[in-house]
Amino acid sequence: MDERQDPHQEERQFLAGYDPSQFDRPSLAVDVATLSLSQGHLWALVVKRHAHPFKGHWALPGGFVRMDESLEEAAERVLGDKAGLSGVFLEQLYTFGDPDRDPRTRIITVAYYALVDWGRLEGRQADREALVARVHVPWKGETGGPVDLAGPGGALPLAFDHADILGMAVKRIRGKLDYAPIGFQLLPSRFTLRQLQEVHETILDSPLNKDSFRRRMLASGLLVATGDREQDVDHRPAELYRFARRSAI
Amino acid sequence: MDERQDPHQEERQFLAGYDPSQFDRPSLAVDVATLSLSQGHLWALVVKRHAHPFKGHWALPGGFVRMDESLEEAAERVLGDKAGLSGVFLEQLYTFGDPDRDPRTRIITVAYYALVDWGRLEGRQADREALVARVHVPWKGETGGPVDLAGPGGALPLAFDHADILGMAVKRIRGKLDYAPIGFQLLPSRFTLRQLQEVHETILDSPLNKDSFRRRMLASGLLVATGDREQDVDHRPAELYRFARRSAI
DNA sequence: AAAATAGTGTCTATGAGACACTATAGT
DNA sequence: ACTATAGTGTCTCATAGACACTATTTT
Repeated sequence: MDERQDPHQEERQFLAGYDPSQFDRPSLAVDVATLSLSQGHLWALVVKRHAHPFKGHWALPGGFVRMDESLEEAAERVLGDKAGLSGVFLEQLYTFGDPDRDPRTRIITVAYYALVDWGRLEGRQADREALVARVHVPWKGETGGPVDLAGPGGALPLAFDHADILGMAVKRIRGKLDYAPIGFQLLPSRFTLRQLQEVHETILDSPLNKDSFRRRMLASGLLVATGDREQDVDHRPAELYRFARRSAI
Repeated sequence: MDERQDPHQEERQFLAGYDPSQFDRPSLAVDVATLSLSQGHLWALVVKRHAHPFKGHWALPGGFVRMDESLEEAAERVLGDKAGLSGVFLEQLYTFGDPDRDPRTRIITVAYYALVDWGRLEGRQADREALVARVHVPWKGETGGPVDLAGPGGALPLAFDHADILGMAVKRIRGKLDYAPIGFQLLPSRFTLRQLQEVHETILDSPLNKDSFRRRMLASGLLVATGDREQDVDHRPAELYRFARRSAI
């Protein structure tokens, strides 16, 4: 609507003759930080690298972005191929692009984080290819920083800047916990209020007031009582709730 | 520490022979959504495109990422080259990577947002190359969506998915406003509490309680009274405050 | 003096934490 | 009956909003 009428013919010619290889370009990858929760601790899924660089180290599942897939599709594909997970909660985290973060060449990575119920990761600790390791977060509050991973035989050396990515993932879910339905993603479809509170306490790494937590959660409108109760516990069984799908909002 | 000792010789050979051009790769760009504030409205800085595609349309300042610069350095460079701005608050926003977001080829863009004092943009409205247009945000609350830009002669057609980028920038600063020192970036170095409240009200698009706002801001510890007062106003002059640099935290 | 905004003190409503109490399961 | 946890009712405390009031500038 401004300028003279666009000569579409000219634009078509330009597009047909466009050569994307005329510039040196960085490579683009995705990496996925998959977090889960068990025994009052956060766990992350890492896979063993079979190729250089960082051969033999542990890394987040990742891969190069293909020409015909979106970033989120790439993250889903990588999670399926390298970790056998599909249909999990997945959200973009941050894009890491320091020029020297990869010794091969310039590789920028769009990091995603995934949250999965512990039941879907169980057994992976024995697996020698995809390992679930406990995340130790050496900081409280907002200062941030990379995390340590505790493996079966001591600290795990992480490849690239993946410790930073994991640290930012933990920081992100801490920040979103009280205004986004994060905690539900780490539980099975039906859960008790006590379980949900333990999820929050583990993520925040601090104890929460039981009464206040119950009130907040029930008042949020995100929980639906199922009428059923938990089974096989050696005390009074608690009511099972499920997450009210956001369609109601 | 796991596996046999890494043969560094082998790794060096691998890195020397690595050919990044063996795969078809997307291109990588940065785009910067620069927001400012005046007369109770948000404004965004856009530049006119002289090349295809979207020739003649308005777009956010952007450019391809060079091999030797970080993403943030690329954003700073682009902002300096295309908009003549330097030293402004800049933060990564989101990475947009839909396969068809650019008609040329696959181009992923890492979007940044910048916040600048209105004083640094003044006069740009007359400029035919870099234009400062008013942002109309057609949504309240959290639903999000693209924005409209109001130019001197009506609505401005924005190139690519830049309306989505601007929409996400507005959503982001709304979300961060009450826990991050966002508002100060949109004001000159010394400002009154009333000015700061107007910044918050404009970003949130809703009126705020004066008393409560004063208390919150003064209790936050982020403000330092200068002892000076504003000049040339036709009523009682207010005290001028400055932003307490985060070094104190 | 009038007008306009800056800034203070106090009351009230709301929501979180603390605590006491009752309810219901297994042993 | 005893123990452990689920779940409820009530009090208190901290914080935001409402409102009344005083203070200080220009016209």
